[in-house]
Amino acid sequence: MGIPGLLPQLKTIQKQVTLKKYMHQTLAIDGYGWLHRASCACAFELVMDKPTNKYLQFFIRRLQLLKRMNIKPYIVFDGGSLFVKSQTETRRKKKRLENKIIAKKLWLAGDRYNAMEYFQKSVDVTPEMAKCIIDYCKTHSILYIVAPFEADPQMVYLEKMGLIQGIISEDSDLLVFGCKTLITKLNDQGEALEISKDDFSALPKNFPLGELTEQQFRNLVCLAGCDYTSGIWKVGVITAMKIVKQYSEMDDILTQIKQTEKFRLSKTFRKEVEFANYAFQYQRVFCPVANRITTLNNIPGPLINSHAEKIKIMGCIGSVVEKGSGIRKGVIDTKNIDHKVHEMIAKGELNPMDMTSILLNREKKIRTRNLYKLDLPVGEFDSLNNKAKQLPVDAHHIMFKRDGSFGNKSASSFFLNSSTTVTDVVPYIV
DNA sequence: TTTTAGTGATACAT
DNA sequence: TCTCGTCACTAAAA
Repeated sequence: MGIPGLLPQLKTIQKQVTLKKYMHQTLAIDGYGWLHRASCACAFELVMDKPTNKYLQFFIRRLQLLKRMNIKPYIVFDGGSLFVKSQTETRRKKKRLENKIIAKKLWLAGDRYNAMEYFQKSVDVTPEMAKCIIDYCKTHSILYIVAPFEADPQMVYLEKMGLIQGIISEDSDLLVFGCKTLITKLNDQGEALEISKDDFSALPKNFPLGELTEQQFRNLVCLAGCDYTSGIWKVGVITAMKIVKQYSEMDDILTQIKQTEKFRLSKTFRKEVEFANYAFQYQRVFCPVANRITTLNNIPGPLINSHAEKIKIMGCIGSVVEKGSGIRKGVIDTKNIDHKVHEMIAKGELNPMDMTSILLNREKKIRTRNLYKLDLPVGEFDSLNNKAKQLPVDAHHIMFKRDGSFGNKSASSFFLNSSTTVTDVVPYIV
């Protein structure tokens, strides 16, 4: 993740801090980062589809830590995936599946200890887990938002808008997106390292990041390798810095590299760089003030004059739901975007992956399914209450399906008026 | 020396 | 039907 080898080069400007420094401030939190760390503790349960509250407990502990310091958290979750990263994601998914098979094999063979290692490698952090945290945030008045796509640009946008004063994350990509105050390596004692963009000018001569323009910085990470480019073989951040200082334009860099026999360029590299520049600068974010979808930075007018260019950009910054048709595509004109749908995604009501289905809390979903499996009598199921309603509604309502059709009576009347048991219906918590 | 890429150990929890 | 590992150490190349 992020830029390999970038953080070590910033060692000299990393400030050892405690959370006390941010007292009375609002800090953005990379929700996925915390979810991922927390999921190690309950990898078995997550992979085997068993209920667990351990990852929520991890959040609760950390949120209490912030509360003691009088810090207001603003949790930011990742949303949908970008088309440009689809190949990386299918590769990871395949790897997770392989690890899952190994984990189950080891577990069945009785090698519990080694099985855990592979269970942890096969955990899949899902939006449903995020929803579990979101439900906690709602009942405890904690700020949160689900980004339309990646959390990184969303957090930087909140910083630009002055809604937060710093970002808690382990991802060095944030600096490329333009983050001003990055807080990394936060531990349970409230100690962390702070990296400020303002301190770039104080970096040593061999890595003068302060002398680079934002565009040169983006070129640097593209050469060294980032989330959107595979980089160039034998080029790390130091070599990339030398190259960028010598030729500031990417076109010059590429023609120069092609002439030398020193480095080998992949066929797709030029395209990767182009895509990366779009993703870093113009990715879709949600503005919680205006309640509308926007972009991290404004897309320059001349860039989107041609239709072909338009299509290309949309794959990099994320496609949105069109107003009226409800179809997901690369809408340019903000007037034609269904902002209401995207507001529901931002609030965690709709699944950010498909942008249509209701986002369910993982633990509630599993509890309900377990009720179904347990073959409980009607009376006990009734205690969960409730009236079934048309989509979308808030949590705690139940929809149920029988003979392939949705019922819309109250659950109690449905069960009391028939001899149905829970095994006959498929309950959904909506 | 400097820089890059690969390897192995390692993981959570009150 | 559904989203990210990392650190310290070492060999090897420049």
